Amino acid sequence: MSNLERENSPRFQPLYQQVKEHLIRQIVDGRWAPGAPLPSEAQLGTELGVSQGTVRKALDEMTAEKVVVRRQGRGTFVAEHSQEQALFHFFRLADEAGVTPIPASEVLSVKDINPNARVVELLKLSSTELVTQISRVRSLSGQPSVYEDVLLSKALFPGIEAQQPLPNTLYTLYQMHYGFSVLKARERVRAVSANARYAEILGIDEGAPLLEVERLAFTIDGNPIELRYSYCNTEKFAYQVELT
Amino acid sequence: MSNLERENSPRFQPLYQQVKEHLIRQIVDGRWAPGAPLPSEAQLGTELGVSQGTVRKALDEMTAEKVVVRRQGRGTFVAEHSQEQALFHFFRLADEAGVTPIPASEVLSVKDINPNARVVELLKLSSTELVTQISRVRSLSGQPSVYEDVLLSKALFPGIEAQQPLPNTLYTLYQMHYGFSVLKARERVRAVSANARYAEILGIDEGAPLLEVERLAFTIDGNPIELRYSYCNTEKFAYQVELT
DNA sequence: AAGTGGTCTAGACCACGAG
DNA sequence: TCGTGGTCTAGACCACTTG
Repeated sequence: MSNLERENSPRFQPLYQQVKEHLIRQIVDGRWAPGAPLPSEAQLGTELGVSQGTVRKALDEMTAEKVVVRRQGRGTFVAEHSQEQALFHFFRLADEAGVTPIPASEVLSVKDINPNARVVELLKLSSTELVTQISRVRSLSGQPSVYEDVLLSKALFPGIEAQQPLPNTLYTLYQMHYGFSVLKARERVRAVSANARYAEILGIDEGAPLLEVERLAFTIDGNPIELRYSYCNTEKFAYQVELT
Repeated sequence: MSNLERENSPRFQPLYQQVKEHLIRQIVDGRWAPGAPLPSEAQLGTELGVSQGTVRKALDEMTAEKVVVRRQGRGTFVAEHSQEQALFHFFRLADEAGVTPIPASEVLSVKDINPNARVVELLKLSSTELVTQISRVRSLSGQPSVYEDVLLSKALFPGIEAQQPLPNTLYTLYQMHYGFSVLKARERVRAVSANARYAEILGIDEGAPLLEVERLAFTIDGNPIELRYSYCNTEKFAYQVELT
């Protein structure tokens, strides 16, 4: 008999999905830290009163969603942001050959601001909350190519302005210091004209076309956690995406 | 005993992957047309000499890759491009609320051209082949918003210029008349300035920023089949993508 | 009622990694 | 050698669709 709720009349949810949600909740609640191994399939099956195959199906879905990583012969581990993973996954700029360069980052400023209506809406803030804005410029192949404003709820990321130096990939910082794992994001891309400030920072003409990327990033449990605006010079690099 | 090749010394490939490739080959070869039902899991298992569970695992992966569609109680069907599917999947423009409008299309010209080096490279053409270029303008909410050049190998799409009127979603035409199912695409997005022609067609100022989308579309068996350049006015709509 | 895919189980063996 | 995940099987029952 299962230890999980087992509805019989209207069967609300398959067992393996209950197992999956149960495991995700425990990861969110910190039972296992990022990088830590979960118990084996057999142990989890015993613990939850379901068969190993059911645990496997839950873990397979969690693998597809990048919540965990499985390695044959070693075990199942809570997903961890390595620099490379975070970059390769969310940094979409690539050269003609499809190769993503390693960006260098220089922080221009970190300050608290009053968010505008769209920021409040997207980050689901209360309208009186302060927002921390990190402005930086990222260089590709030594050339300043991206101006970026990162917007975070000050309440969720207290003291982030004191984190110096800020790492190139902020998502590893979010995970290590604030316990937030970014697994999903929604990006909205448009073409805009460079204003005087962006033009100067990126070394291009005012009015030159720039790619604006608005990224809303979500944690494992589906809450928006970061809003980011990137302004990219796409003369040498393009925003590349696979549609499947 | 399996009817499939069953290597034992070095086991080159799991059985279910062999089943998957076998089924995909048969779909490509036309054993079942788009929309047609495959045999049931049990029948396929018997036919191939593997268990139903192994067939299921193969079909599950094929479902994830959108090669087939499964419907409980009805059966497993070869994936079909409906207008809505093709649009929703590959047409990425969406308004502020994330809603994709239905584009209207007006064909400007269909003509044969000599491809440039990049077209030859991406479509893997021989350098002497002719390419058919379909130019059209697509309107969103009644406003001309996208200028588009579609490039196809004339050898693979004979007589496409005679297909009048061309449907809004070309992929349904490719599937129905030429037997090519587009399942994957790679897009490269950059910001450019509108030239005089695009500016006039889209009703914007020359030099205004436009989103250039270069799309290389692939068939079920991984061959590039279509190259497409779209120039989008992103004042009211943005190119939207989910990163997972 | 019959047939389909969806879920769940139990058990076997294989391939990999670490001690 | 042992423990892990990966593959494969066989069989049971559930849920949905159609006749």
